Amino acid sequence: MADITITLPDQSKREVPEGTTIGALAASIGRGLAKAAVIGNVNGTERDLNWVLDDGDVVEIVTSNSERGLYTIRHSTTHVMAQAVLELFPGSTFAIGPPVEDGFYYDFELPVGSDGKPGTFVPEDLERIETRMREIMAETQPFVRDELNEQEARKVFAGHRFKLEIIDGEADDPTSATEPGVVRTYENPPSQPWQTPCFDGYPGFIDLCRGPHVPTTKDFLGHFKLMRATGAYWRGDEKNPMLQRIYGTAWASKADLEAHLHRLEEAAKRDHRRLAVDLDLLSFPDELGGGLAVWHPKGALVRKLMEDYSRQRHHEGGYEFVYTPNIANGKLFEASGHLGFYADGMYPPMEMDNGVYYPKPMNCPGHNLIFGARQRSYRELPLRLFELGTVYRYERSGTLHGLMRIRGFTQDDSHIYCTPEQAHDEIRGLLNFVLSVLRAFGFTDFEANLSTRPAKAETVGTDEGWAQATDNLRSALEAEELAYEVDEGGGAFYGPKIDVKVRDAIGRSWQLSTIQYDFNMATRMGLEYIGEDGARHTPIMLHRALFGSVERFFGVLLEHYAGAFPTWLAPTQVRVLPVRDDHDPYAYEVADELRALGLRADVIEASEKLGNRIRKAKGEKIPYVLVVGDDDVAARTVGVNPRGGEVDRGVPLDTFAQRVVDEVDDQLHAAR
RNA sequence: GCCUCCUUAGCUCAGUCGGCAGAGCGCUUCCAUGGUAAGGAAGAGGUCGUGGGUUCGAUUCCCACAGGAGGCUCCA
Repeated sequence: MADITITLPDQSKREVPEGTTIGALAASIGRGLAKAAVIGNVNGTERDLNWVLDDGDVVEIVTSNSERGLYTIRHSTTHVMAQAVLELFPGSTFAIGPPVEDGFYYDFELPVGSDGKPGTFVPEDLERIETRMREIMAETQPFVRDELNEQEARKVFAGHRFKLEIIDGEADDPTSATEPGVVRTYENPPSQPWQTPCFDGYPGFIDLCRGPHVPTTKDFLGHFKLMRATGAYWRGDEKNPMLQRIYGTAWASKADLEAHLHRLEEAAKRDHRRLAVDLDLLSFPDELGGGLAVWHPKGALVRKLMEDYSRQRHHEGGYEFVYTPNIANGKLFEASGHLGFYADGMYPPMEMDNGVYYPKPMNCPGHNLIFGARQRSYRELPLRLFELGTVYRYERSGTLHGLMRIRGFTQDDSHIYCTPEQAHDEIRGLLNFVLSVLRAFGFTDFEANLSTRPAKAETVGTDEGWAQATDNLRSALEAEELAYEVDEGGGAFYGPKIDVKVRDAIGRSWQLSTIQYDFNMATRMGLEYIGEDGARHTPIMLHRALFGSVERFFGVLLEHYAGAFPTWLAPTQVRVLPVRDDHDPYAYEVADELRALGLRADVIEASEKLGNRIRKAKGEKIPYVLVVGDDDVAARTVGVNPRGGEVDRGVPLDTFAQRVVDEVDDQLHAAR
């Protein structure tokens, strides 16, 4: 048999017999590689291991510890789940089931029950499904690739209306092929035919799929867990039927699965809603209504520190401070376009006097009134108006989430009016400013979304206007070398935008800052300035929120630091503990001296044992616990027990105080 | 809003197969004055989310509603 030549990723060539599969190629390279091989990448296309190679192919072996290998494991696992569900719930059908971050899901529709509605999963169902999945895996069913023509495929999937929509091209499925005329499928032949087969001509499970997959249900699968069943609309549209989605997680090894479950536990521990209660920062009383928070003294103190810092930076950054009221006449929101494009997000109107008033959902209309209050010259531009403006937005009850998604919140909101020529540099400066302030709060890892024209803005502005604004944002991102992804159609109704996301201490991504380009609202509201040429011009308007919302930013900070705020933000920075009650006077003296330096210090008297008072202070995540006893009274020293550090006794009080003052100063200036 | 699950003391949670409501932490008082992560004792604290229904009797079973969690969608 003639040999063929294969090129490997390191450009080395390899001679193998004609008819060699990817799996055999891997085996010829090494036993370890053969064992780890999940799929192969042939000339840029991912293929099953039993794919037969051709002369001249460029082949990469994809292993289970690679991102694509893991993707394939999750993809194959979701097929096994679909098989288990279709078999265990006769009459059910399925929609799409792609791998997602950390796992996979599949959407199902269960048969109509006695109440006339499609059935739903209960938690015990997940256990049954999981058990059946493990049986299917033990059966070592091969994943059999095939291609059908459309007529055949329609017959096979006749009982599965969602699959027919995908075949017809009406619905997208990220894991199936979309070539017209050819329908790719993967079959898992069962060891025994199903009692109620639901695919014409097949004894068991088959799905629309472009693959590739692991060789059999036994290979690489098994390190998975079904997490939860939820509702999800078909094609994401609430006008469509609600399907039952099962989420699962799957990994290449048991250790990886356990590590993932452990990460979830760690994330739950730093949930801001839990920490907010534990640390007595804020609460969401039922009496107040959904999505509304009250700030307790400690939370309010941290918030005030954040806001003070923000004000200081904005002052230095050339912003002018303004205030606008919380409600406004509906005519204002008609002029701004909010009632036309954003009414769903607004609280209902209050009727009074000669008209209707709305709680403001955004600060821009108010700021525009300030710009328009008198004639403006180009010499004033860019004009940067800043307000910590509280807005109210009607969010549907199911979407509320602690501080992250809330109905009343405060934006550190700025509107910048500039000439078209200034826009590019101004956006760049804004991005730079935003990142600098975010760094001061301890974030170092940033990425961005560039969101383009949404469908709802079809009638707003011109194609050229949107394109130019989007290019302007794009070039600012590139100039600042900020990695970004394009979110097609994700823009606001008045223009495209950049959203800045940060990664927190455990790698989660949060959307915070937003910079929005608006070439529309100024026109709508008749804003003008007199240019150098003496003529009237419409300014470009930029919307910018840095924290995004003070509440969400606070929540993200709380989770980022797991409640252990850096010293400059900690509600209590130093706690002084007298060893015995005759040390109380000295303890108060220490606290007073620290307070005189602007530090936040308190004293807990010796009414409990020292060890317990230390334990409580640690639970409050206070940066410094000072213990003072006989030696300290005599020598004017303190015993320093820092958060996450070693105890240091006999430190002169002045030395300690200066150390903390310097630390706070460093934290505030390190990022500039 | 829709789907699934949940709701017992301030917090974390037991429990009652329908028969007087439990623990730990926290809180109050007393004792104890202890050099680096829980000293002791006593006490207060709950219409078992709300409203209906079934029942001799409902915190427990059924229904509705409210609130919460996780999703869908949306978003700062």
